[in-house]
Amino acid sequence: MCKTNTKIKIEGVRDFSLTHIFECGQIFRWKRENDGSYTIMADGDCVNLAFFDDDKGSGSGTLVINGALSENEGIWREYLDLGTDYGAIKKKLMTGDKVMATAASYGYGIRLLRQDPWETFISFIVSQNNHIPRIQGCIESLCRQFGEKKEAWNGQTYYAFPSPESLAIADEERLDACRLGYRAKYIHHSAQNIAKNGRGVLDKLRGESVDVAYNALLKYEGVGPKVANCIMLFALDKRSSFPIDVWVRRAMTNLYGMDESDIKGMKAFAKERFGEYGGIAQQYLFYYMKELNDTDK
DNA sequence: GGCCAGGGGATTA
DNA sequence: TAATCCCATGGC
Repeated sequence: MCKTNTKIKIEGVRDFSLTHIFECGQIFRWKRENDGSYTIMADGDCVNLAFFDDDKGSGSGTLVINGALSENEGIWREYLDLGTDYGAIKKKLMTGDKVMATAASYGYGIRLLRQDPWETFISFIVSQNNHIPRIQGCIESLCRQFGEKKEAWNGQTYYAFPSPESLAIADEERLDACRLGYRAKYIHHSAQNIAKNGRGVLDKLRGESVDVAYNALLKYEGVGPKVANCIMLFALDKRSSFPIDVWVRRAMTNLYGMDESDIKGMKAFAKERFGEYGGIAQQYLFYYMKELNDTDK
């Protein structure tokens, strides 16, 4: 837990749940504390997010960002996408769609974070055909093996997310220690590729069209349609991206009655029905489908 | 387009 | 203990 000497307090936050945001699979580095708050070590800070619902489970309340400087409030608002009216988006998505009405009610506090492109790039190569607990372990190992050792203002030491340059020159033994399996060579090769021109080549894709960004991402080893869509959705502001993985495919099959092999049809369906909010719809479906699976047992 | 190997661990049978 | 599964991709 972060000892706090600075904090930002934001009142009147709506459609918000830390659990939904950090457990819906868009990010793997925030740690849940026993009190339900979440902590991360980054950029020399130890930051802890706590949310206080006005009424339990309402999604409306006060957000406290412990360990953050007040001058950075704008950065946190942007990261947490607080400027977007998710209530209005949910309303649109839920209209005339009972499946989505149930899914979005269940994951009422999901928000899409605006993440760092490089971190997202590596994280979702790691994520492919993998379990979330193991993804978290792999990413933590990568930080520990190749990230810069740092000390936060509160004296806690931690390891930063490794740079493209450090992964480009990673030696095999230490890469093996991260238990990445066959993904290790994807990460090594793609890091070498990105290190040549710097991580800015990914940041630049934010300003490009969906098609340009998508095709640029597909050129990297280990990045296929699913991973490219995740990077675009979580880090490049391409909110219409609709990544189709095992769970979303299952949702489309079991809940919408589509043919499980018809990926093309699912993409077309998402574009037609969810449009510019495809990515948000995808998160509601993913989170809800996993819950259905858990309660089934 | 279809098929299958690739790692490894968590979960299920 | 064995089989199956996992936010897939690359190569054939």
